[in-house]
Amino acid sequence: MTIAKELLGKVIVTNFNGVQTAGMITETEAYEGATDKACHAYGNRRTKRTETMFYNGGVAYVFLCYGIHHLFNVVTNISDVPHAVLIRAIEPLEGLEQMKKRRKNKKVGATFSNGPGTASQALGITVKHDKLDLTMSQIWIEDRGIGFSDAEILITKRIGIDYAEEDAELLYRFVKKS
DNA sequence: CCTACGATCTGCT
DNA sequence: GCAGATCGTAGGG
Repeated sequence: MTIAKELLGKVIVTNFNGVQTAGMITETEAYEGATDKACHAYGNRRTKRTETMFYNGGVAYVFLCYGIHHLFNVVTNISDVPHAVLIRAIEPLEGLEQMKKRRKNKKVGATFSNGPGTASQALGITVKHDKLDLTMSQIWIEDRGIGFSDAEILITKRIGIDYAEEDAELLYRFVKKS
């Protein structure tokens, strides 16, 4: 939970086949595993897909949503505790040209990488990168000394999880004010 | 085995 | 503003 907040301002970097792209994290959501109805691993539901969340922290959890979008998460807790932080939005920093190609030449603007699907698409992350160790070669997170005070962070309910009943009200979403 | 549906985005009406 | 896209997974038969 606090990790989701701390991730704001961190820089996520991907390097596939020598092509490097990077973006600053501007929006995250926390998913508290077994006790969180919005989480895939609610009630310690452990399946092929959610298996990744039970890994030790520091791996990528990527899954397909609506058959189209690849959503990128960071596993944050110890082994067998399925907590994760969803990266909902980034601000492009490096590899703009490459990101534009991936986003089919969409011009950089408000909707360029401001959603879970578009952010991972811009960074070139797909389900192939599920279970990838974030300390290894292709994807990692850098601390470039950027951090935000509470005054610069907006805390709200999470998005798109209305089915989670009372847990849909939890204030687990952290957004950098623009 | 088979069916329903989702942590969403885009394009068109 | 809204419906369609599109497919892996979960859960029931």
